[in-house]
Amino acid sequence: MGILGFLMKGERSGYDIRQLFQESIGFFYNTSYGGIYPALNKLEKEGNVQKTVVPQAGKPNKNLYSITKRGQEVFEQYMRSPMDPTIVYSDFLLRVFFAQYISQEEYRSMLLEELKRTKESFQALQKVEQTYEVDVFERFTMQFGLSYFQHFEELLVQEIRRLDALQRPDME
Amino acid sequence: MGILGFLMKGERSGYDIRQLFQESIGFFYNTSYGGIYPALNKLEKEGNVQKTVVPQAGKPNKNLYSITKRGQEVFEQYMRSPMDPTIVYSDFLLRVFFAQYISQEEYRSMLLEELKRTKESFQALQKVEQTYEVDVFERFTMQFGLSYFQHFEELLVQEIRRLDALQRPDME
DNA sequence: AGGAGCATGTAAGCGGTTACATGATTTA
DNA sequence: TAAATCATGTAACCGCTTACATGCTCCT
Repeated sequence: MGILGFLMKGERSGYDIRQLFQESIGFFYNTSYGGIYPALNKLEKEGNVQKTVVPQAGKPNKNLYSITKRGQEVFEQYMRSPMDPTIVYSDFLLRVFFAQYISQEEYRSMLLEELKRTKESFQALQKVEQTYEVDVFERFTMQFGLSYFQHFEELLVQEIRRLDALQRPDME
Repeated sequence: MGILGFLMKGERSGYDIRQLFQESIGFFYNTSYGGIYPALNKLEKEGNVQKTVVPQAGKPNKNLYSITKRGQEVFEQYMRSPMDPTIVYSDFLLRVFFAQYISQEEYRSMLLEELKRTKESFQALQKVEQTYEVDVFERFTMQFGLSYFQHFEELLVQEIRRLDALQRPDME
C-alpha cells in the first residue's frame, strides 16, 4: 500500500520507490525489490497504476509508474479502512527476557551493541530529515522515529549504568 | 527460539507456551498455535526437546515438553549469535506519513484510535507485570515495553493538542 | 443455553526475503 | 581496479497466519 502512497505524490519507478521506502519510512516499514516489482505488475494488471517506458542508454529501460483514478480510489479507501495493529519484532528484547542464561559481560555487550545500533538509526534518520524537504506529516512521522530512538537510547544507557553500579557498589 | 527459552525455565505444553508468549512478550514477539505445534515437532525430531504425554480426562492428552542437553546448547548458542535487527511494522505511521490525503477530522480520529490502543496495551502489560512473579530481566523487558507505550502515548497526545490548537488559534 | 477456557493439530495460502542474473556508468 | 549506483526482474523458499476440525468442562 505504501507503493500507491508514493505514487500519489507523482510518477516513480520501482527503483525510486525502493529508495523512498528505505530513506523515509524504512525504520517502520520495509520492502525489497523482490517485493516491489511483482507488486507493481499486479497493480498494473488491476488497473491501479499505468506504466510508461523510458528508454535509457547503458541501463535497462526505466519503467515509470503513475497512479490511475482507480488507484487513487483504492488508496483513499485504504486510508479509511481499519488500521492494522503495530507490530514490533525485537530479537534484542527477546534476549533480554532470557538474559538470566548468559553472563553479565555478555549481557552488557548486548546492551552496548543495541545502543550502538540505536544511535546509528537515530543519526541516519536525522540526516534524512535534514536532507529532504518534507511536508508536515512526513516530518511528524520522522520526529516520531527520532523520538523513539532517543527514548530507547536513554533506557539502554540507564540499564548499562545500573549494571555498572552493581559491579562497583562501593562508589559514592 | 523463544520456545526453547521458555522450556529452559521448565516443562511446558504447546498451549502453555502460547499463553506465556501472549502474556509476557506478546508486545514485541508473537506467535500462533499454527506456528508453535509444528515448531515443537521439529524440535523433537532434532532432539532438542523431549515429549511426555500426560493423559487427561475430557481433554486431549497434554504434551509436556522439556528441553534436552542438546536443546540447551542450541539455545545458548543462539543467545551468543548475532542479533537480528529490531523491526517495526506500523500501519499507523504509514498512514500518518500519507496523511496529507485525508481530512483533519479523519487524521484526528486516527490519532485518537491509536491513542486508545496504546493505552490498552499499556494497561494490559501493566497488569501482567503486577500479576506474575518475574525475574530482573523479565521485569526490565516489561518496563521497556511500559516505557515505550507511555512515551508513544505522550507523542500522540501532543500531536492531538497541536491539531486542536490549529482549529482554535484564538485560545489563550 | 452459550461462551470462554483447555488442548492439539492440519492445510492452504500469502507475503515476503534472499539470492541470482545482467550490465553500463560513475566515483574512489 | 574495485566498488557503488542505476535499473529490472525471476525463482526458490520460508515462516507464519488464518481457518478449520474436535470436544469436554466450567462459569454465567
